[in-house]
Amino acid sequence: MPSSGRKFKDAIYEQLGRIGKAVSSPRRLELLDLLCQGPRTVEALAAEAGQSLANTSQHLQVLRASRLVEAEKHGLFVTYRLADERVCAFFRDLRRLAESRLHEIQAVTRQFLEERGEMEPVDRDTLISRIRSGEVTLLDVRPREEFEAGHIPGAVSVPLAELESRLAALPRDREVVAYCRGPYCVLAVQAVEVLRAKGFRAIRMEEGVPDWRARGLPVEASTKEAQA
Amino acid sequence: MPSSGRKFKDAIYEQLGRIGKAVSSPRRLELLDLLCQGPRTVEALAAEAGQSLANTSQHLQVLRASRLVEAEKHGLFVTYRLADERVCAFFRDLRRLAESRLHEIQAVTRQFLEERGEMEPVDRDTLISRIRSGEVTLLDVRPREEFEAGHIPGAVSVPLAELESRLAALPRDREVVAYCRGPYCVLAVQAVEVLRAKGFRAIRMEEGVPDWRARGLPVEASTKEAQA
DNA sequence: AGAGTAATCAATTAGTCTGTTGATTCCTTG
DNA sequence: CAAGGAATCAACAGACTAATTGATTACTCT
Repeated sequence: MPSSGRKFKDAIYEQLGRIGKAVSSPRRLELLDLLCQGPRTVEALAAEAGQSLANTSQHLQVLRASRLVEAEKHGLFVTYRLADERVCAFFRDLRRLAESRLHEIQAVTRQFLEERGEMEPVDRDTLISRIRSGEVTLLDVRPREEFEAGHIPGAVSVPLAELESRLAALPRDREVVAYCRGPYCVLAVQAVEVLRAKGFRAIRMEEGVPDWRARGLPVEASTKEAQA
Repeated sequence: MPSSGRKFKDAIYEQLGRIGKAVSSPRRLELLDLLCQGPRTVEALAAEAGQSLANTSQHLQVLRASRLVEAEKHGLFVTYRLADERVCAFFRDLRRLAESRLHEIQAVTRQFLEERGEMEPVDRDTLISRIRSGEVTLLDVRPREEFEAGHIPGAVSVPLAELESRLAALPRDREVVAYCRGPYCVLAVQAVEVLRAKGFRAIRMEEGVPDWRARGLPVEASTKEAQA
């Protein structure tokens, strides 16, 4: 009787460990973070993460074996997506736990932002209400695909690569707020650098779409297919 | 500029990976689960988990390196505890994600319970309100230490080992509800088996103290020292 | 001081994980 | 049906991990 309990427990903790293993590799965490933005092909994920195709494919298979993501083949391409929105929620739980327990994260982030003069103290709630009231120009600087999979209502899609060429279309009399994937995505930081250099009043919002959604705020999608 | 972003991201995901690594081992998950019940010495944890002292000590050090737990030396004994109640919350998040994504967990659990005729459908909310109104006898069958670190108000501490010898003190005209550490702890299941064999009307509550607390319900501690 | 005990350390073994490379499969398109 | 590209597979080297064993440290108590 005590040993049959042991067998049961071993089986249970082994299962819990499957989830833990999935999120024990930095590469896989990066892939999961990307997938929180919406479905992507293996190729696109590999490019974003700066990894080889084969390696990315293997990591994605590990994630699939732990049932955190699902794959679907469309013609030549395989599209991976989160199996469930709870996976994204879990990723955020993990991220927040790491933020609260590992001061290294704050240290690394602070240093990164200081290096590019981005030490804004910005009150988040105020910023969010200004965005919702439409009194600022809101830029979504992620790749268009991700914008289409889900974005903040009122945002304009200006992928970072296109930013310089589209500056003329932006009103100069309003503050510009740029956002991207979330607090550890560098796109918005880079966008703000460009904008300020060109004379715009620009700030970055840390929150990405998953954070926005987690606050219970509305999210818009452009295509029928999108939204896991 | 793209590569400096890469360095930053690598550093961040490596940190997130520290949390993931900590929860990637079944043994460590079991230790974390135990620590959610309250602080324990290395020896006690090793005994509960059925592992060698040295191995347990090493796993605890891994958990400490990831800042999920803290250790404090008192005389000959080292007491480990969760570094933060958020760690327990995170463990529950992980457990719930595993439950929702890995049907193996339900399969294993169902089989285990069926083997001991424990296929009660019990409506949880009703059960909880009956417990709160005091119309059932509530037994906490965990080791006394854990009861003292925090228990459900109104519960009586009857560690499983003492159950047989204390049956006489239990009222026979009321239903008995037994609880232990949580849904994957076997103590309450075993207690119910004993109670039923002796003619009591007994059922098991899946929720443990952490689940109870997570519902926002009150928890009582017996000693000053307890409660991480 | 010396015995005794909780915990850790050190060293070892077997096993697992990561990332690379090159071959292979599967599908589309001309 | 052949060419070409997306993704996976297979095999490998190097690094890391888990559990065991025996030695060592750190503390208490007599």
